Parts: sequence; C-alpha cells; structure tokens
Amino acid sequence: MAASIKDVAREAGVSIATVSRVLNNVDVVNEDTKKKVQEAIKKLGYRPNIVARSLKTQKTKTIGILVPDISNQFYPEVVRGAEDVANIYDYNIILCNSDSDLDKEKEYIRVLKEKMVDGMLYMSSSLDKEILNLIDEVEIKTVLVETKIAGEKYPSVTIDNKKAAYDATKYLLDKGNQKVAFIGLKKDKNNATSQRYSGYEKALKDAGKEVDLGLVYFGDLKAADGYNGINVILENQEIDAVFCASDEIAMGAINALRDKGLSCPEDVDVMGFNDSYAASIFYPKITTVAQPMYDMGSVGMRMLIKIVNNKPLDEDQYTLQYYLVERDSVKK
Amino acid sequence: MAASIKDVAREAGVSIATVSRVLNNVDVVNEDTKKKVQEAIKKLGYRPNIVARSLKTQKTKTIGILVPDISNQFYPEVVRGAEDVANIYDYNIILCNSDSDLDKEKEYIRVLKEKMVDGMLYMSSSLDKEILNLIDEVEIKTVLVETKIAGEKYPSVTIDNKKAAYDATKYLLDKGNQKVAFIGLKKDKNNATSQRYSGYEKALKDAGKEVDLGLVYFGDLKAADGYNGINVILENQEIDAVFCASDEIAMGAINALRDKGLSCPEDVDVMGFNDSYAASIFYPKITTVAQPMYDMGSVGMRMLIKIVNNKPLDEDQYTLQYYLVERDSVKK
DNA sequence: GTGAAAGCGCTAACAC
DNA sequence: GTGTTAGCGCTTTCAC
Repeated sequence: MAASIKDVAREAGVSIATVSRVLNNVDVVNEDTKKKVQEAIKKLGYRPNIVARSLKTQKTKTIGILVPDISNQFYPEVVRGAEDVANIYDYNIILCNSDSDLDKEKEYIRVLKEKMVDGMLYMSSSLDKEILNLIDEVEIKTVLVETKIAGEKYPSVTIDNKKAAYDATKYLLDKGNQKVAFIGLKKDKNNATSQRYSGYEKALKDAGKEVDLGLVYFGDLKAADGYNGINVILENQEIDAVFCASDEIAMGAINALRDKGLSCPEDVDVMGFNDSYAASIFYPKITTVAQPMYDMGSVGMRMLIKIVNNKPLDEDQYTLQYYLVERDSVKK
Repeated sequence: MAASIKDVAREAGVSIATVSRVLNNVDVVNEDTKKKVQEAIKKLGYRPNIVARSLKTQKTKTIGILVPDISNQFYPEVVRGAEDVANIYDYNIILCNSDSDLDKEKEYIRVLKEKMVDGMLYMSSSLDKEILNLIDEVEIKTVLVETKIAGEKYPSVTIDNKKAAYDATKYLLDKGNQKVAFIGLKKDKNNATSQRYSGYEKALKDAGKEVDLGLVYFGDLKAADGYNGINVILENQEIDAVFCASDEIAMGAINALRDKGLSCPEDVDVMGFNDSYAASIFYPKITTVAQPMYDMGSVGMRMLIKIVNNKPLDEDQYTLQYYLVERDSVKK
C-alpha cells in the first residue's frame, strides 16, 4: 500500500490535520512545520488519495463525456479539445461510447452519477426527452455539445447547422449551378445534423427554386451513402452540383461520379461538411464547411468547469463559427 | 444529496449491513428482507456511491488509458475496442492524451494512481525506461498496447510490425517492381512504427537488393510526409513502387505522384499501412496492411481485466494478426 | 499555529 | 439471518 497521510504525519512528527493543511495550502501553517511536512512527503513519495478526498469533499475532479462513438470521424477532435481544457484545470475525463443508444446512455449517466463525476459533456445524434429528465433527476451538471434545446436551461455549444447548410447551398447556387442535389439525413427536429437539410431547402427557396425530391437522397453520413445517393439520383436526371451533409458522403459521391465517367468539379461540383482530415487529402481536395470540432470540445469543457465551480457563464448557448473552406471539389 | 445506504436502511427498517448484503448479493439474506430492501431501493431511486465503495474495497472499477493523441487516426478504434470490453465487465475508462510527452505521461500516471485506477492500458510511440520505472513504482497493473519490451514482464498486445513491413515490401517486389522506395519513420528500437523500416530493409536484402538510401525518406506519419517524400525521392531517380508506413503517407504520396503527372498504380505502386477508414474511400483505394486496431484495444483490455482480478493469462505477449488488403493502389 | 475527532458512504469482521 | 462497529484516507470544525 502506498503511503497515506498518516505516514506523512508520523514521519514529520505532526498531526494529519497539519499535513492536510499544507496539502491544500490552507490556513497559516508555520513555515518550519510546512517544510518538515514537505520533506516527509518527498521522502515517502506521498501522493494524496483522491478517492478519499472525493468522498469527503463530494468532488471527484472528473468529468464524464458521453459520445456516440469515439471511432466516428467527428468525436476524437471534440474529445481532444475537451480533455486538453480539463487537463489544465486538473480534471480527468471518463469516456463513454453510447452508440446513441438510449438504454446505453441512461446506464452510463447512472454510472457517472455513482462515480460522482463533477459534470458531464453530452453528445448524441439526437436529444431524447428521457435523457434530459434523467439528467435532471441525477442532478449532473451538463453541457450539451453539438445539439441544443432551444430556449431551455441546458447550456450548449453548437454551430448553426441550418445556416451553414444554407450558405453552402447558396455558394453552389451562386456558382451558376442549376440542379443542386442533396445527400444527407432526413429532417428531424432534435438532430443537429439533420438540420442541414432545412438549410438546403431554404437556400433553394430563397433562390426561387422548388425542392425537387428527385434530387434528394436520405441516408446515413457514410461514404457508402454518398455513393448510393449519386447512383440513385443520377438514374432520373443529370445534376450540376451536390451538397453533402458530411465529407464522407462527399467522397463517396465523387467516387460514384467517377465510376460513371463524370468528373468533379468539371462536371459536377461537390461540397462536403465538417472538414475532417481526410477532406484535405482526398483528390480532389474537398471544398467543405469546417466545423470547429476541437473548439466545440474545449469551449464546452470550459463552460462545464465554470458551472461546476459555480462561476457565472458569459453565455449559455454558445454558437461557434463555421467557415467555408474553398478547395478543389467545386469550380473556382 | 442523493439517498445513501442509511436512507435505504431506514426506509426498509433494517441495518445498513443488510442493505449492503443485498447490494452485493452476499450471504443468505432472508427473501422477505431482501424484498423489503429492494423495494426501498426502488422507492428512493437509490444507487450506491462507488467512490465510497472504492475507498473501502480499494478497487475503483476504472481503468486508465494513456494514448498519444485520440485525434490521431489510429487510437480511436483501439480505445473503442477497449471501452467496449471494459463496459462489459462494468469498468469505465479515464482517457489521457499524452502527446507522447514524457512529462505529461508521468504526470498522468501519477494522477491515475491518485485516482486509484485498477489498471492501465499504455500506448505511446516509444517506450521510455523512466515510464517503466514509474509504472513499477506506483504499482499500477499495466498492459502495453502497440509496443512491447521483448522478454520483459510487461504484458502486451502488438502486431509484428517488422514482419508486416517485410511482407508488404515483398509483395511489392513480387509484382516485379525493381525500385521500391520507403517513406516512414527512422529506425528506433523502442518504437513500434519505426520497425517497419527494418522489415523493408530485410525484404530488400532477402531479394538480393541493396538498400538505396536515395529511395528512402524519413519523416512523420502524415500525408505531408508522403507528399514531400515523393518529391525528394523523385528528384534523383524514378521509382516503381513505394511502401509507406501509414495510409496517410500513402495518400500524400499518391497526390504528389499525380501532381508530377504520374499515376498510381499504372506508373507507381503504392502500399499503405493501417487500413484506416479513409484508405478504403481514397481514389485509388489504398492497398494496405490492416492492423486489427479494435482488437488490439479489446484484447488488451481483456488481458488487463484478467490481471486486475488475478486471473491467469493464457499468454503474456499477444501478437495479433495483420493482413494485407489488396485494393487498387498496387497493380493486380 | 496545531491537534483531536467527527464524518463522507460504504464493506466486512465479528457478535448475537 | 441480521445488527454493531471499525475503518478505508481524507477534510474540516472546534478546541486549545
């Protein structure tokens, strides 16, 4: 067993209370006593037992992070941003992969409660009312990342997905493209990613165009969906451009185009979303809407740590800036 | 404050010891008493405080995972594999990003000790003796993933990087390629990834060829390194093929080739390493050595959990199988 | 400025 | 079969 506070006290010839005081830089401990204690600590290689401290203080200095799947393209960077900030303030993170499964999420939240995390960063493809209720019930301080509940009490950090998609679609339209297709998720009011379709719709309408469902393909966010989407859409008509709700879709779409003898951007403009690392390596390099993934994590964690320490928040609902990265998959 | 074991005891009209017994399915508790307790638990929505339990049992049911950087291509899948297994056995994971920085690693290991993790999965690009000493000192049960210390006591799960690189290079040679280049990390005995160069060397020698340093470029594992590598190598001579120590390098290399008017695989065969998701989407689809990343994590965690629970290990040093994925970046 | 002692919520002897 | 109690390693109040 490692040395405990008792050992240090004995070694230094003081009481454990005094050792605790120097550990926490609290009260005015006599300089000499302090020195003695510090020497004893060093000699024994003593490190406080944080579990014991946590039980007493009711603070664990650990934060739970719930993500759908860390092996998904989006989350590693968010988590990295979050962990970096956590680390600065001496917090650690417990990482949980929920697969966006409601039961798994609920179980993780309960376990996080049992482990007395000081707070939680919650990410999910959708936002179920049951989860929100559970969060209230277990009283874990929580910041929502990627999704938000408009006008509700839950602090959040998001980007404006609808507006981003609007801008992306408009960009394609402004290039003179007539038939602009869409491949992505179906509309669903609680799902951040699916709001991209709304932005697409609005951009078309504002440009005086009808949404032609023959130009729209709903699937998941994978490359395969982009590939299939192009094949399905092209069965009925030609297109000038396609806005994809993820970079992976965009890459799949470009591959499908190429397999049909069409090239990007010469024949069809393709726009992605996220600016994942692969988007910058792909050929052609993907023009895309960059989400500040690292920042979403770090800002979220910063907010959470403030909340945990009862500090006031500058803002409750952070909306971070996306930006359009112009590369080679859309004509200049 | 959430309900404690005392509240449950009071509610059920029994002692806390009895509540503890039903919680842990221990001893023979009378069926009726058990029912009463369970009802009280349900009524109060009671969940045990694991921090308190941990202090008593000296087990936290949490495992530390040290990775260089979760936003690096390789680790998310490993971590996912590890977390899935951990979850099955009711463990949670604390994720730490070290950037392979020695001081950061040391500090994380100490903090993990303070938080009394039951064990640790350690991944790093290299394996410093200081770290090993520290692990011994703090006595955290540890499994090494990706790297290993030959003939030492540390359990590990790895692939045979040298042999994998040997096979990959030989594959390129067997296709009739005369000048096979290499882009990757410089040799370094403790770094798993850098052993790929040794495999490359050996394959050439076994094929009766000298290693031509003009065909070798050492850098990092990024796409930019592949891009630069090709440009540097091609300054002096033409090549028939290139073995890249990562898929990212391979993609960068292919891009550089294309920018020089050379196509892959028609003019130059390119082989990657890892089989990251992007490798299967890239054009051309990358022929590569697949590392079982998910399995490395899950096998490592399985070993660790056995160790933590003092169960015997079937093997100490797991060497997992890699395999060659034949796609389109090498001529058929 | 320092020590004694209570208590955080739990488990596990030990007693009955 | 169940209750009492000590104690895990710390922090913090209250004395002195």
